[in-house]
Amino acid sequence: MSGGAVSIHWFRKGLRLHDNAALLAALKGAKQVYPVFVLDPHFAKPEFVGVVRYNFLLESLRDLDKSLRTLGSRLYVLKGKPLQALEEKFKEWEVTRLTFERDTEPYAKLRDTQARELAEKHGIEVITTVGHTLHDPEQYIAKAGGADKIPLTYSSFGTLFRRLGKVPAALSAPTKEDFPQSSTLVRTDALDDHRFDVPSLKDMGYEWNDDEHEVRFPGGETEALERMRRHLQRKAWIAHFEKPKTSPNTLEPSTTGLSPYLKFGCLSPRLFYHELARVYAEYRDHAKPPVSLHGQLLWREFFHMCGYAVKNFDRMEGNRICRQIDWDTNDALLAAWENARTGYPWIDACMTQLRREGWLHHLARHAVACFLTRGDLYQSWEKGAQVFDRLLVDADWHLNSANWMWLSCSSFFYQYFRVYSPVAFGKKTDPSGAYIRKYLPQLKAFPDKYIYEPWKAPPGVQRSCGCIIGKDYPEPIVDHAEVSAANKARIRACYDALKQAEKAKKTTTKDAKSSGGASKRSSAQSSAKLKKTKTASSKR
DNA sequence: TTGGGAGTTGTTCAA
DNA sequence: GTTGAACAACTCCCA
Repeated sequence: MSGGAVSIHWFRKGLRLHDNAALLAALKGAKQVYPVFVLDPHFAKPEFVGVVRYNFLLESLRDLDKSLRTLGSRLYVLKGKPLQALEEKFKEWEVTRLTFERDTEPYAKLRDTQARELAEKHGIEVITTVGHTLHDPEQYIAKAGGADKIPLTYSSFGTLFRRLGKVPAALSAPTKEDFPQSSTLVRTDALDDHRFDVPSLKDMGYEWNDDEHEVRFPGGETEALERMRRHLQRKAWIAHFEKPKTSPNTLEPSTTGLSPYLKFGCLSPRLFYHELARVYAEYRDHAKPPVSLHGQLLWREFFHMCGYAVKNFDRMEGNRICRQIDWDTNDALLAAWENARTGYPWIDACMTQLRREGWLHHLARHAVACFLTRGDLYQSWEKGAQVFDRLLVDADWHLNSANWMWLSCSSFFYQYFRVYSPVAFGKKTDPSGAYIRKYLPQLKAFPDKYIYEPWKAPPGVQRSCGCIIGKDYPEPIVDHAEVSAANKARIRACYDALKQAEKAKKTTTKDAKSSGGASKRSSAQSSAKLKKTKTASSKR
């Protein structure tokens, strides 16, 4: 038997050929390489991953397959539980090496640990690399001095980021020559085996309805690179981009729209980072973090680090950085929000865009998240995060949890008295309500004066617009002025209670300290007690 | 230990 | 149209 490895490169995120260290590791000295994607039934559920995102995934796989075929290879799509599917191929293909990019989501971490153990049991070499973030999340934690010492503000994260040094360069995509040449291949039959083709949405149990959904972001690395290059050509725009100055309700995205590609790894964050740096180098007055495009990548980095370091990051309970707030549970309110029936056109238009396109401008996400939680409906951020996680084409576990905690004043941000108005906020950038008219056509005929508050239109106006409020479009589900004031008071009470508890704990710690010294307890015992108290108090 | 400064992206109203 | 202050007062971080 001739030498050389038989590799599986396991794609999960990182659906790209450029800047793919794990793929390059699979190719190195290999006589045969199987680029594999496993369609895990864990994710293939419409109630868990919405059709827009699943479609994006399949398009990305198709693009990957196409690119690999130009290099004399292909993508092997397997179906089923990843461990089972892989083990089958380990044996059948006589695999000697498994490579993949590290993934820091809880489900992925467990899956990958098990996959590594399984591979090693079969005597297979396992190589993993880091490529989903600019730096390895482990490095941030190590540099900070432990998971419980990570910075929890953006500016202190910035210091940590700089301490890690330069962002590694993006690697080039492999060429045809990097792939095993056909003469060395052990087997070629699988190259044309249609069982490994990318399935259709229908094959995966999804229904696509053109009336309900729209592809705003075609999946794949090819599209990702094209989009990035297209934006980079507008150098002045790139250089002076400031996120808070972009509008949440333009009919075309006012931002780069690269988030879905970063989520699936169709675009390398390192490549984007260095490409931006090249443009910045030409402009002395370029924008800076946190508002610049570099700043956006740093936010992503910051939240990835937090999600990696903090246990139960996607929940309130057992999450040391999340404030415990007495959210209400009202399924009717939650459903009205989710289904765009709050009676506030700005909120409902946003939710319609989310359901239809799987995407919303960042500030629109703020508006609807604030509305669901501390602003109006006082429902738990976890519920909202679950809806976003299902519907967003760019849903990222770390960013989603972090942003929901932010908007609900559960962590990172605490100025609960700053509430987005479901009427005024959208008006600032779209006074005539073109955005609302697009997503809520039933309100199309309302004059500008009433488009954000149609319930204020006199009955005659409603009749002439062909839309009676309370019949053709809902009445406002809550009175914003009333509930937002009440909610502020509730959050304030929660904060106060937490402050009191904190105070009490501090006193206890003090007492423990002084009595510990007096009674000459063993140092190990007292330090254990102190540590425990510290952990408890940091839970807030 | 404590106080001051900073914090990507609020709203309303007056000048 | 833009700017600034008042609203009420949050936390984290660092010196």
